[in-house]
Amino acid sequence: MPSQIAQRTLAHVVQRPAPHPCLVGARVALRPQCLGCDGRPDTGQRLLERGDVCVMQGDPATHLFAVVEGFLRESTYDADGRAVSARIVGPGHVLGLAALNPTPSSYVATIEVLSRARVCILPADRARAWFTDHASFALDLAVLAAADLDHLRRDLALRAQPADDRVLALITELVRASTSDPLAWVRLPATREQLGEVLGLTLETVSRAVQRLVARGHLELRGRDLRLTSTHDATPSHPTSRSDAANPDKSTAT
Amino acid sequence: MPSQIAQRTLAHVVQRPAPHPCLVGARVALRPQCLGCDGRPDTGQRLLERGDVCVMQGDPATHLFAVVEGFLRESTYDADGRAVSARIVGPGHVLGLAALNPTPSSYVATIEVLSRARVCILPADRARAWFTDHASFALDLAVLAAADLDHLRRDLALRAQPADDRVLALITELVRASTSDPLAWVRLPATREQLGEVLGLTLETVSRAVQRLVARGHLELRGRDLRLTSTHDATPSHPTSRSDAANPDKSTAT
DNA sequence: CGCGTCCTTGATTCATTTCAAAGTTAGTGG
DNA sequence: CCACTAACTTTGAAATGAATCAAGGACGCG
Repeated sequence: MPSQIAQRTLAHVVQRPAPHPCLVGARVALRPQCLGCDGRPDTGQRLLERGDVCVMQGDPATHLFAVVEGFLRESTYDADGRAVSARIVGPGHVLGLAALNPTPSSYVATIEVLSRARVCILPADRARAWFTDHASFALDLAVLAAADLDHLRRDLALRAQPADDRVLALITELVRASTSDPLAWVRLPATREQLGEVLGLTLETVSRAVQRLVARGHLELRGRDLRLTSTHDATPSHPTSRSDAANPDKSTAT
Repeated sequence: MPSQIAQRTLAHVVQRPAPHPCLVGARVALRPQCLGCDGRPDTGQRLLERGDVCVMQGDPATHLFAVVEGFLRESTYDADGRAVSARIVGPGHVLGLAALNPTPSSYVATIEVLSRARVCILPADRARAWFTDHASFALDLAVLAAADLDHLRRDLALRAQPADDRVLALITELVRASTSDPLAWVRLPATREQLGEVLGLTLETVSRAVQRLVARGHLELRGRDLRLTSTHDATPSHPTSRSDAANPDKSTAT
């Protein structure tokens, strides 16, 4: 039964609370320490403050970043320095995968801290060595990347919808990722402008959309804090049924 | 020196001709046969015709698809059956990564054949077993997925630009992926409507954009064939320089 | 040669951007 | 504690790019 799109996440954050105390470790082990880490290892984690920049678009890619806590924004800028695409990532995410590439490459996005965050920073060569010795974790990482890919695709799909829907979807994600209670009052970790960059809208449009959502009763606003008023899923659905298929069989491949 | 965005590709197709005769095998070995395969293995490849559908959005994910030759379109549909996002993939691509997920999952996109294609179809469990025994290939796959991710991000970025630019960028990619001579006459493997789905535009807008490009001398049209008139890269560039960075050091991570 | 599919072109409508100007909020230092 | 400021948000009016609706025209298959 086809409803894989149901699960709404913040740029790939698993929202069902993982048993593992570290959301990264729950999904993939990036180094030996991960296997027994409780989310606060003795070594290797950095505490970052709002506004810190982890990497800049164009820097040579040398490190992986695993988000343990807090929110970062990964954005791409064009020649004029305008943000042309962005996503907000929360706990559980691994950024900077470009660094794994055996041929030297550069980061394609700038990573910036939105709200106080704890991040594991990990040299690419060490990660590569670790994965080479531990095949199943490398596979986990590939699966993780594939999930990111799907999510990004969903984001792309969202762009076909009107501004209001997109804003509501993003806010819902952010709220879910920051608190367990979906109806709690929260302060978003991003400004209207940053939300706009993620959604491909201008700050004014985001503001107007928020106002419309308030007017329609989807949202409550109190200063810079906000609250969702319902737990509706706004979840899209499926394909049109089509016929013929080149259906796979028990073959093998390259 | 920061210009990783320079390399324009068709949804992640490597355009520099790989030494390996199979563009998939050149990037990742998906099964033992890959190691010695010349692009036409004795077993496991399927020849698909235009219009064939490999998988439908929502089907349980059980197989991986590796594109050896030809073009496929991977698209997502919304509840009304409208295409909300799509990409065109050519030789070298591995689709259906969702199948690698150890917990049963479904495909999030429909994969359809655009032009006669040879595709290796590979059961997920077999792939998983193979990768578990061959760590470095799993890592290759993760790198591949990461590259896809970057490309998708670039596509997302493209959406911030006007229709004409996007159409030109896509056509340039398609031309490069289909012939070695960037100035040759080619027949695009997609209709205006399909291009529109990839770009998030309507068929009319694509048509008008093409006409404008012809008028401005970027393109020549002859019936349904077309030709680029220059090899300009239309390549975007970089960030605004910023200062402080949480610069990585020799730490480790989870 | 005729029909289905694909492409072009025009007129109109609409959502979003842009430009511009206030209005809020929260943090700072006197 | 208050004034002051910088950053952020709201709101308005006009401009704009793309979608939509609608009609013709070209290609290519059988």
